[in-house]
Amino acid sequence: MERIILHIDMDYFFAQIEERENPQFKGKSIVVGADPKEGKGRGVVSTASYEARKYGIHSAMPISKAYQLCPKAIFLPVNMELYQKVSEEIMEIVKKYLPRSIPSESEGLLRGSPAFEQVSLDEAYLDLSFLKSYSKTEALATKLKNEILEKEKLTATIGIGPNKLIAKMAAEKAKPNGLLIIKPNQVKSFLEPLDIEDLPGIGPKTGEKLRVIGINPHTKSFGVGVNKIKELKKLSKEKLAEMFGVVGEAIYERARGIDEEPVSSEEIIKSIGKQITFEKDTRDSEIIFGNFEKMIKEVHDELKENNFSFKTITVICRFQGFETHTKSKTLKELTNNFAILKKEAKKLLLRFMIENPKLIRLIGLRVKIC
DNA sequence: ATTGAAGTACACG
DNA sequence: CTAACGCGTGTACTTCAAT
Repeated sequence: MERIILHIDMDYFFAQIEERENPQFKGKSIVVGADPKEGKGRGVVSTASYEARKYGIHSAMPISKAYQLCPKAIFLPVNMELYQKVSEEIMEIVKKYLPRSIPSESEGLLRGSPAFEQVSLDEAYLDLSFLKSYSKTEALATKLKNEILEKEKLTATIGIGPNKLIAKMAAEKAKPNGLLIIKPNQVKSFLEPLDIEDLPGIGPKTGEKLRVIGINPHTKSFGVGVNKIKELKKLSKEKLAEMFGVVGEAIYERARGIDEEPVSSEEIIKSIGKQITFEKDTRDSEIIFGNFEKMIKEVHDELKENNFSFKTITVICRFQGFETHTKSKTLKELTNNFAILKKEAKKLLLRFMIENPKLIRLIGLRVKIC
């Protein structure tokens, strides 16, 4: 029983919204993210318009580097409330493309039944297996793109394939303002020429480790290394499992386009937390504990809103030089008590301050929900 | 032998 | 001074102690 899965991904989402709200920015280099502060900013880029990308600027890049690459770009702060509202409107449009009655999640576990899954503010999957044909799916995708453009004045890219993995990778290849359909018999030729890091789950570290396979440490001669998915497929499941554990086994399957993950809106929150990076590395207890108390309050408020209890408290501390550590404490039993959270969290942070004299860059607090 | 706690590493949007 | 690197969340691994 073959499925047909659609992945929709809004193009350069935050920056595109800013363009829409400020038409005079259209065609200019826009960088949405932290304040660059004349090159001294410590945040990162959230989204860059395609004009800005021509300078090498991209998401997650340190804002200081983005500023170096193009100081004349338009740097805008993140207006999350606005993006959230636009996201809600778009997701409402996307959901309309499912049949009127979606099987309720508990009974809708049937593989291939109509389903919607939002994965971030600007990405979602639809299980459209009920359409039974790729040509009908293509027509639906075109309509969906048009409706979003008409109603929201924003472009999106859609990928379609036999599973979530292929749908997502197709969208990635087709952006911006694209539509790419990969039918089951095209999966192999679609995947093989792609870089290993195009495969979701292979990040910089895993990619690097695969790349240096084949380097003989004795002769120092460089072997071929694994750069393309075609080459990755030559590694046995056992070899990948030895190198990367269970992740390696998943990589083996994915390199072959195999992915059985259901489209499902089931999403259970398992932890909530806050973290803050200081403007300058510091040992000032006023600054450190002032911010920490505020974070404790915020975390507790979020717990209360959702009626959550916690059992494990983790405090994160990043020191000058980016050296990051965590300390955690698991309580005897579940609680939602503010005083306990405050006392235990502060104890953990205090231990950091005692054990390590370095200047502090970041502090964080996270609680595991039960 | 298994489970739980603590800590680290890596990935993703 | 070839480093610059947020935030929120999830999964997996390793080590050690307790059951």
